[in-house]
Amino acid sequence: MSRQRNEEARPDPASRSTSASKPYRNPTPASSAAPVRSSAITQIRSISASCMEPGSHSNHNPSGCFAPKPSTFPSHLCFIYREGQPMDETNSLIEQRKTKLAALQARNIDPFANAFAPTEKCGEARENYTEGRSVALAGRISAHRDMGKSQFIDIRDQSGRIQVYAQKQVLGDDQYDVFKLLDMGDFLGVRGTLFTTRTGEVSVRLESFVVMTKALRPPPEKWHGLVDTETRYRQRYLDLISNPEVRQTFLNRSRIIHEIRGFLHERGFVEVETPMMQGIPGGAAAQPFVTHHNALGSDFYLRIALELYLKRLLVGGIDRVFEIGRIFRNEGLSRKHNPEFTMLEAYQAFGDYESMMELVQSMVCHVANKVLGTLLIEHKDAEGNVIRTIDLSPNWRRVKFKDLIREIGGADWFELTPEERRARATSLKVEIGKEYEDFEVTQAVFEKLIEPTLIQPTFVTHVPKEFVPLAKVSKEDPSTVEVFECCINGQEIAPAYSEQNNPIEQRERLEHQAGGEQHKLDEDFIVALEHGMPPAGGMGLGIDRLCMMLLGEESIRDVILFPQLKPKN
RNA sequence: GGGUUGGUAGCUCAGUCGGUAGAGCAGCGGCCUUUUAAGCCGUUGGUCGUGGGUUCGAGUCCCACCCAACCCA
Repeated sequence: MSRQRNEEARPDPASRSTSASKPYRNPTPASSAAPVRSSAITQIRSISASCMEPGSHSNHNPSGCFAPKPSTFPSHLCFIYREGQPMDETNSLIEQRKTKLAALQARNIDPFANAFAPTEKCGEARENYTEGRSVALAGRISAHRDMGKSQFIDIRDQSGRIQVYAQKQVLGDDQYDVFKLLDMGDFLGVRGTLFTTRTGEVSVRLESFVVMTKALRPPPEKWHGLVDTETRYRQRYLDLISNPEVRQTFLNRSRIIHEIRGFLHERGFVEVETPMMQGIPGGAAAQPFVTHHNALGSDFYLRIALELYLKRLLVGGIDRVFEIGRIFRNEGLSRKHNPEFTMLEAYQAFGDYESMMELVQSMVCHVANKVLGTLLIEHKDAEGNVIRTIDLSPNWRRVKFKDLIREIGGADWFELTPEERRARATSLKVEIGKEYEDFEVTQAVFEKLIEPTLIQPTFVTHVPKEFVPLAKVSKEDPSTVEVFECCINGQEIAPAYSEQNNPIEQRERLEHQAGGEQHKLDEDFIVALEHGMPPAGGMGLGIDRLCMMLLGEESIRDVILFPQLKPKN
């Protein structure tokens, strides 16, 4: 990875001047900075537009004082500053770029022009190389090599980069001067002809150009890229600009979701959108976020699941239905949890959890093949060593929940009294909260000791019914429900059920879950079930966790463009 | 919520025992018309996360707080 390369700092043989000898290092009171800054720009504009004679414009300078031109300034800008004003104003990288912006405007050049039609993308121009072919390309300046009377720049768009060769002799003195006002990060439209350099690099011999966006801030450093995690997350656009592998991750995420949609559409599923603001947040056990509707004068909750509305659509006759959308859970943040995340839920009438098993397995394999071209997923550490390989080849392992628990918790686990179970869990170093119900003790053992070990895709079936209030009871073992938890990469990524469609049983289970708080019971959903919901298989799939697994990211923040962070300040 | 590590120039990072704040890249000036991390010479740029404290003197030591990453809960 390029941003891990390092080099020895080169010793600087030249003697360093001390700060005391720096000529312009006189700090200014911040209060006086702003007005001076704007007047400086105004002056540049008016002066550059005329014959560049400072003396003839003394009326524009409130102080009436002129000082020698600072040596650090571009000679062709003829900059004036007030005597006694520090260099800080103009030494700021942003100020320098604003000055160049003003210089462009002074030449009647719009530095934010939008009149440019590229003939193709930068990457395409390289691929379809023909000597001497005329092209028009647009992109952001990503590298700059100044040779004096000629310059090389790289411009980059989403398709890739291409080198542009600008020669003073070809552009003419005036345009070449304008070209020298460009900076890394500016957007540029270029016209010219393709050629290859001595070293074989496909390049554009520049004939003319259009400044499309003058960037006022510099991009991150070209070689190490942007490393600071906080800046990478808070200013993801910089991360995307400077770290190609990050860009690729998010392009892949987009393709994963695209392929999921394609797969489901192919199987006759209809994509829908259901309310995010809900009066009663249902379909999962999680704390919701509260929001408020002013006109209605009532509070709403951001949805914690998609389930209850999609089932209403089953009642309504949409037999195969899915939604991919954001859900919100008011929980802590961690490597595996973001408060808003993306969920796929799909429901198939006349199916059951077995048909969902086939669906999940086929879908994940389809996506892996399409996006990655393989079913063998290698996860690497920062040094590039493979730390685990996930084999998605069908058919995935199936194992009963109770069997997994017995392996870890002892063959007699389910014969123990609740007190004994609690004690054994504690002896297995699983922390058990005092308020835990009996089934939660078992759940904790599963989550702490078993789930993290399920690296290879595994369907955990026959889950105790207390865990899942919305699924059908198993005929085989009435203490369990027809459910699977699909675990890959040590995480549960896809639960699926034979959905409960008996409104009477459903009401009992939901009432139990609501714990006597009637307002938490979604009566409207029960009414829908009472109208008759076809038997159905339903599944949910955490898109973020799927992306982590497929793309080998260890943190959910690396598959979410703008992960939730604490507000700064 | 607890623990560990980190926050120094636009970016990437040094900073020894408490004694004038450093480098590379970027920027700016100079040379250079096929370079590609271009090169060479010169040079600008600092609220050392924030606020207190100790001290003649704090980037460095102490305390509190903020933010982040990781681990734990």
